[in-house]
Amino acid sequence: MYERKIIPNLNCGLDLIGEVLYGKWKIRLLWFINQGYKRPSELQRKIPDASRRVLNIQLKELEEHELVERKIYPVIPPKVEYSLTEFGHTLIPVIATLGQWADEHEEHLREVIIKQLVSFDSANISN
Amino acid sequence: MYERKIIPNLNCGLDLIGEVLYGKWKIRLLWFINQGYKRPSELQRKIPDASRRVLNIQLKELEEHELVERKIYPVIPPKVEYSLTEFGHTLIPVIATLGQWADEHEEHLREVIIKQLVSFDSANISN
DNA sequence: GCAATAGGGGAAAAACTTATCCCTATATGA
DNA sequence: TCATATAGGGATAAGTTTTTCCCCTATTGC
Repeated sequence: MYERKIIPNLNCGLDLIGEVLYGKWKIRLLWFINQGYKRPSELQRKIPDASRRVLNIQLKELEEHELVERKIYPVIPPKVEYSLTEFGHTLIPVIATLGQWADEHEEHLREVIIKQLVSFDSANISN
Repeated sequence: MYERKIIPNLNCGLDLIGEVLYGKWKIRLLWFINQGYKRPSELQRKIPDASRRVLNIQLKELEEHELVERKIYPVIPPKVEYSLTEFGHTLIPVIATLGQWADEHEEHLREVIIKQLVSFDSANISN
């Protein structure tokens, strides 16, 4: 496990959000769990770009932050199901707002992101 | 400048949000610029935990993503002012929603974050 | 015996982000 | 003359996250 060397600031609300939501896949995990994809293997199939390992790690952090709950069924092969806690549920409208904004501006977003990626590439070629 | 080695996915809305908003200080920068703190030095005073360097870098990215505009006044000492673009403005309600959620759950957030930090520490001591 | 299934973790490497330090330039004020 | 303010960039170091690879559990079915 990685040991943090810098103690995080927890002064303002945005610091706190950073601690619980700053992870490449966390918002997606919450979103898909809310949609009913509860088992780790389902979530991994929904998010194929993430490695299995990092999904496990981020799910564990979400659990430690009490946003999700993990139920283990004592069967073979093992079965695990995640679900949102009450606290986790309060985040859903917030994530929905984020998603809605992205959907509304999807084209423009894609455009500016690609433009920036390309300008970066050409800057590198010219050197 | 750092050269990306992995091309990002831009499939869904959450991917796109990640590209423009995934940076430790970006949401704060947008927020403070919206509140009228326009000059780099003002922003640096508002966000003392960030290094000057990284604020410059993230402001530049926000500019490239057309969320903010940068006006340079040709005076000595130099004067620069950032402002939200129309596109950037559309993000403000979204950020407000995030901030509101964090404020409403500030105590609980602080609690679970600290609990996790402490459990991590003790796990390390016992080894 | 062996593969498949399902969930998970350790170790190390790679990728990426952020911090630190030092440099540019000019005018103002002590 | 020298520090201060103002904005910024390059190089490098440090920190953090994510990926990759390999390992483990236990049963079922071939």
